[in-house]
Amino acid sequence: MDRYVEKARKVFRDFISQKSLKMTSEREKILDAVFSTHDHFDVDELLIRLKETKIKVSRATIYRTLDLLVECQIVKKMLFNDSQSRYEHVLGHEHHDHLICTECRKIIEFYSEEIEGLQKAICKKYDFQETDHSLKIYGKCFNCRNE
Amino acid sequence: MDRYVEKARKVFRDFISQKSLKMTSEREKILDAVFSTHDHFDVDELLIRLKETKIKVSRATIYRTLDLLVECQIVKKMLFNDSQSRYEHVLGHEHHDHLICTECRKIIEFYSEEIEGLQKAICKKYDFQETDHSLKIYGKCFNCRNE
DNA sequence: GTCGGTGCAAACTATTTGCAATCGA
DNA sequence: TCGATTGCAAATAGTTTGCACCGAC
Repeated sequence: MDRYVEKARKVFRDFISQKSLKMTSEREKILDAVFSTHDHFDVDELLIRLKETKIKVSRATIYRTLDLLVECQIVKKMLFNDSQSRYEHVLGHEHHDHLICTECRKIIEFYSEEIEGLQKAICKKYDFQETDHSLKIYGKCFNCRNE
Repeated sequence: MDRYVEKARKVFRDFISQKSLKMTSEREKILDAVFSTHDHFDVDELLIRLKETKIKVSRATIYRTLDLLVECQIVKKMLFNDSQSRYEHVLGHEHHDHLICTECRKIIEFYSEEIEGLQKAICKKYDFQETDHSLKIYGKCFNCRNE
């Protein structure tokens, strides 16, 4: 797993230098925090995670850095049915879709080769050039339906 | 197609009276406007549509009424990858998924029995009780990829 | 007449932006 | 050095809410 942080750091550094931007300690700390768990997170959660390690980064910098991480495809931004954006890191975390429990907010990841294939067929049919997709199934998870 | 507005009106009236709410002219006008096209719309577009017919309804009332229409399942609320909510009416408009062109913002609807079936299988596998799902494919539509 | 509904303006939430001070290449 | 970055606070965008007045049942 740790190798993914390493890989992400490299991708990010290359991206930064290629764009003549600068690698700052804030950006490094945010990248580390993003990789510190495998979970989906929102900006508040990331801030809390950083505060726990006594690292101070402003909210604005987090937004700005996440945009960069999304741009170089280390992080994926996603919207569920609530108002704020959620993110997840991509490296070591291949494409997958989500089951979202509307009771406990738990998110279960799944992947289906067959669904992916059918989606490709749909795109072909409509002469549509896919760049990304998201499949979300909302409902009650195992625990919540048995309560 | 007009029969759907009729059906929607009935569903809405029943819902309203069952909950001891009141049917107001604002609510009727909003319902009509929602059914006046088959398209996806956001709150601003609905306001413009209403203004064109010289009907004045406040933005707040639109939000409040749309919530009711969503609650009685005449309208579906959906989020694409931008910040505001979009809506579509459901009656006469069976379940479908979306191809979204990120260039021209066009939305193409599609439906795949096979994908639906596979989704059901996924839910079974995870013992997940689905209430709703959304599949969105982002990319370039036919017109935009040929420019 | 009694609630519920409406419009308005203010409040709220998530996010973005302008700016002066600061920092990295 | 010099332009990029940061934090702060103010600005925005979309949506929600409190309240006085209005209207449906």
